[in-house]
Amino acid sequence: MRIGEVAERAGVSVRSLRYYEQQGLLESTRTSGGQRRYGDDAVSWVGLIQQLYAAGLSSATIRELMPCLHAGVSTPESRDRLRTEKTRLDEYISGLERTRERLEAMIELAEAPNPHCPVVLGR
Amino acid sequence: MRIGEVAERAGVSVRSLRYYEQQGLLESTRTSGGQRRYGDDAVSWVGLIQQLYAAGLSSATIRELMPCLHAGVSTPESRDRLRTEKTRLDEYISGLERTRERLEAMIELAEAPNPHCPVVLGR
DNA sequence: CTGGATCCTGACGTCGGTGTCAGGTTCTCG
DNA sequence: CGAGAACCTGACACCGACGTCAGGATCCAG
Repeated sequence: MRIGEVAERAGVSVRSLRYYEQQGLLESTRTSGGQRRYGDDAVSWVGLIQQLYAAGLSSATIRELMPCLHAGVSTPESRDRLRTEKTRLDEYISGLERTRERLEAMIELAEAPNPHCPVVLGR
Repeated sequence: MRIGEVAERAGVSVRSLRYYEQQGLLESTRTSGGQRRYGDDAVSWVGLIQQLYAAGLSSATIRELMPCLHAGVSTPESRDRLRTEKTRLDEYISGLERTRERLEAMIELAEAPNPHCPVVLGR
């Protein structure tokens, strides 16, 4: 598959795919002329990368995990990394859920006829 | 309260407080010499701002909501904004929860003795 | 074999929240 | 009143994922 097709199917830009490769997150073979060719699983890999980005992992962290993800090679370090990131994500989600509750409270107050809105006290 | 004290209590930098004011998110009075003075509720406001930042709202969005949050003045627009942001946050949290499940699956695979780890297929 | 579509590298730009530095003013305590 | 701590504005730097442009090479259908 050529890079443009991967980009379209995965819903990302060509630029991003080159960036992922530069960061060591995505592999490709090259034609004799130097153009990238991808296997069918590339689209799924890109999806995973995007998902991990969205969860706040950095390129460097994802790269450290790639051997584990890619070949099932897990070291004590990679397992630690995984657990650390999961813990971080857990806490992050918890915080967001508190924010969501707060947003809900704000909506209720905003929709109530009562004009008093001491949002800031509800810390 | 002086700016340094607010910063310390709220756990943010002085720079950030000045930035929030520049963005119209945080009010202060000024001494005759031009230094900022804050009320006791400033710390709570900063907490709210940080929380909304963490939930992915931009300065501009938070600013639009300030009249509602601050004085309980809610317009149809601000209610729309609130609902839009809550919906966005809901979807974002849902995505993160899927990522969390995936991370959990990855951890299980990494800790299993079975070296086969087709993470990417579990899309 | 050719021309238009696609791809290549390298480089600089962007955005948003914040760090940091310079050079100067204000506050507060003894 | 003096000195040191705290504050002021303005400006530039940074990070990370990606946009965008230039100038050129490659690919493939006809």
